[in-house]
Amino acid sequence: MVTESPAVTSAGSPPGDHDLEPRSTRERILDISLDLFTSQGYDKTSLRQIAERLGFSKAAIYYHFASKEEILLALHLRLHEFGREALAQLDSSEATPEVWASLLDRMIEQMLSQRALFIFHERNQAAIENLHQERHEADHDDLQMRFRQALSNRELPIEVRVRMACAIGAVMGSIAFAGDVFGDVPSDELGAMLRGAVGSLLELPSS
Amino acid sequence: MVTESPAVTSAGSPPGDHDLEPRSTRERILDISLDLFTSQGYDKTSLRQIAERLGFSKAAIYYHFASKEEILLALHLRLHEFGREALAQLDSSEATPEVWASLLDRMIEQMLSQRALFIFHERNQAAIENLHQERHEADHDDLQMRFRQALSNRELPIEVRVRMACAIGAVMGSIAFAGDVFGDVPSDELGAMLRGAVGSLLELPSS
DNA sequence: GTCTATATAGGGATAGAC
DNA sequence: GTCTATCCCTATATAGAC
Repeated sequence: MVTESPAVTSAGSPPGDHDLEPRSTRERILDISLDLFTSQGYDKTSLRQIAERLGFSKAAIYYHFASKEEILLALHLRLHEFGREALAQLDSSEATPEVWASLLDRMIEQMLSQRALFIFHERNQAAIENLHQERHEADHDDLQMRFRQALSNRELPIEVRVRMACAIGAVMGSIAFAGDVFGDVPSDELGAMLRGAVGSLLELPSS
Repeated sequence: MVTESPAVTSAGSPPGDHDLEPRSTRERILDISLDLFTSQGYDKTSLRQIAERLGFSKAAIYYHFASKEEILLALHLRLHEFGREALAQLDSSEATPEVWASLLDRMIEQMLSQRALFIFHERNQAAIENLHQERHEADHDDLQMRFRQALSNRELPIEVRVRMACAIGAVMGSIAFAGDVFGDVPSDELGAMLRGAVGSLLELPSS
């Protein structure tokens, strides 16, 4: 699959310039794909299905995206935007529990405003990881990678690192694992509770 | 897909009786599949690949499993065994924070002794959920479903339910999300830390 | 930009020899 | 129990008309 793409347009810019129209077909494709990929999974979703919902035919999609994988990538990058500042924070300072807490603090807002995107991401981990193995932009750009990296930092005691892992797990779990269980809870309330939970996890008696 | 299977052998018992041999081909197929499904994802793994590793041909697998999905199911059921007692506990009593804590207490041991299985499960959520939608044994048997059900219980205050979700997220995240980051930490140590984290999350000041 | 038609391949599954 | 050979379907992707 994907034997060799000679000139990858990276973020998936189509041949022509449709950057002019604010929310055009390209965005619609992404929205529909997000929906289908989340409910059925990436692999079980065919381009035909996507085209069906769009109202036009399969081949039309290829005008906007070079391949099915490009759609997945574009969606992944959408999510990625939200991780940019978090990454910056991880770059500038060591990942102490304090930094971690403020990092999660920001993330909670973003996750809550983009639940669908996170759930999609969680449910399609396998597909997305395959993407990373094929391209190589992943290594230091990817959020998850960077988190793992931070958690691997031997300079921090293992107790602290595990707590940090728990904190991120608690946040992601409450959104992704729980699915729509808390769907009716207002975001700011849920956010406050999650911040509280993170606080409980990271306030170590030893510090 | 899977138009209608007239007589599903449920757990996937093969035509003949090979229950005699202790760890035969069937188990080897599962072991190899677990490995491949985890690293590449279910959909990207072909039966040919599995057969290759086994040392014999694709068609031979069909003697042991009626379909590729049966392999996935069998693997899912492996994991499921570990959730049985947890389910029993959820049945017998209301899911209070105390019950939840002791439930997670058990789960932590099991997850740590079966990390590979849990990681496989997490990375292939989409595929497994598709399985659930096709068959119908899922509804009240599935672990994840039951957890969500418990988290939906309106009789508990939302703060408590969110904390419970955080607790399970913390545990699963530290094992699945973190991947092999804590692979070198002895299970009993890691277990102790996770139990500590669960404790911090579930001990609410209000109680 | 969107369509139809078509090329192509890969993978799941079956039949039947050994 | 394992193998070979083969069927068949689906899905990606391309070519070219409109």
